[in-house]
Amino acid sequence: MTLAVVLQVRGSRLHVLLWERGREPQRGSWALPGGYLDAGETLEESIRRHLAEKVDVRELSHLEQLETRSDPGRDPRAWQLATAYLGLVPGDLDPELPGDTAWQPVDALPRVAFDHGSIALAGRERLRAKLSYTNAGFALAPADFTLSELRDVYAAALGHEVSTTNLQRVLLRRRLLKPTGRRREPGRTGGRPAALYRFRSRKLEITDQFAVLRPPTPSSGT
Amino acid sequence: MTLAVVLQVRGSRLHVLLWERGREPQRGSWALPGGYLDAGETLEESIRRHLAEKVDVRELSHLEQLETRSDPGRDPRAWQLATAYLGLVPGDLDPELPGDTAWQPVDALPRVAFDHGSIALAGRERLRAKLSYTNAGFALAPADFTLSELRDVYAAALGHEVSTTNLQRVLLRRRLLKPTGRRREPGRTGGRPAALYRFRSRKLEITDQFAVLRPPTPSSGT
DNA sequence: GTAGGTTTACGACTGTGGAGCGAAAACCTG
DNA sequence: CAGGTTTTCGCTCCACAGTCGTAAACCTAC
Repeated sequence: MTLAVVLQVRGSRLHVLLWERGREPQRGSWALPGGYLDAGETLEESIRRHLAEKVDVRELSHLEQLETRSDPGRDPRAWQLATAYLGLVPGDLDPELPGDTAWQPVDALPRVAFDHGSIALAGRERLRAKLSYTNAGFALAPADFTLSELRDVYAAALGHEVSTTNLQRVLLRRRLLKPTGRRREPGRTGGRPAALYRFRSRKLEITDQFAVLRPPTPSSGT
Repeated sequence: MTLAVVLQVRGSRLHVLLWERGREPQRGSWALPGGYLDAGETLEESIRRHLAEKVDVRELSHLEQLETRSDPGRDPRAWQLATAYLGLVPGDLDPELPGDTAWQPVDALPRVAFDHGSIALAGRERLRAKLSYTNAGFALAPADFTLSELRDVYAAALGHEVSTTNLQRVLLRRRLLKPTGRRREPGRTGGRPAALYRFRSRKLEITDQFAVLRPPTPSSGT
């Protein structure tokens, strides 16, 4: 079967798409969306098909394979394999969800069914790693954004504070970011209007730089 | 089913373990070791069991999951999934191999069956990436080695020249390497006897540094 | 209109770590 | 003992990330 860890930054926290089980086993626990594979179907086709029941798949900005779990005890009903995918949704979208489905904060998950909790955390780790050496940020951010907004997206996904200055310099030097020339219309907050940027590419690309956006002061070696 | 990309550095080139198919389809083409999954079996147990038919599994210094392929056309006989693993063998071992099995250089593969060629290349890419930010080198190098020997291992795996000085400085600063205090006994080549080193740990560990051993001069920015 | 507050933008400084080079050390052979 | 070979180690250079402080551009309140 296939499962998906669909992540989105909502209100400065990273959330994962879960649905509440209405039947045994694990009734009342929350599970990752997914389901069984049809004959002749690609794994990616399968997870897209199952995801379509929970959320508009067209709003997925990125989808990649995570890993395949095979522990015999992972589902009490029967031994079955599950291939997990990582999906990302831009922060400015708010898809319609079925009644049993909701966004849950990844750092404070409710009771989760089977091994889906550890799969969700594995998805978060993959995202954090890719933010360091790819342009993965495009998949979490809106099309146009200010640097402050982008900093908040990165901070939510990475789980620590991020310096706006550093983020700008790093992403500009890697030529991942491009100024749009326009600015956020003033009058909202009362400060200087922020310039709007966008990602140069909205497909995942690997940078030849590996430097990571580190947490601010606390760590500095040894 | 499960497949394995087993890599070893032999004579300054990176090789992959393949066996020659004696039956149709694809008779005479070379294939990755692997086979079907037994009920209740873990994917890792499965690939270890199948690998045991080709090579002494105890000589594997590392094994990790790569990815699961599901293209309907990947095997002409039937639609089937294959989960690929990456295995590594230290360079000082020379396992007994069955008659149909051989080490083939990854950069000059013979005719390869199904999609096994692209899987083998995916394994090499994974290895190259992990050499940059983990201690994965331990899995390719002998237990004790000189810096020159280690440099040759890295050069073979990465596919480009590696500076001994840089390699030493990088690995020592990351505290991955540890001098044994002993040296290679003189009299073999006629130069200064080299100090012997070993990896501090022989389990895969992720470094918080991401800096890569880059190819020498050709690239330097922009 | 001016003062004070808020947010963004940008330049300067610092520190760390990787690349490259060359000299010295430690062995060999003739 | 001279010359060749390989290893080792110190040195400088530079790219890049982290930090800070100040200026710019907006707001509101008086």
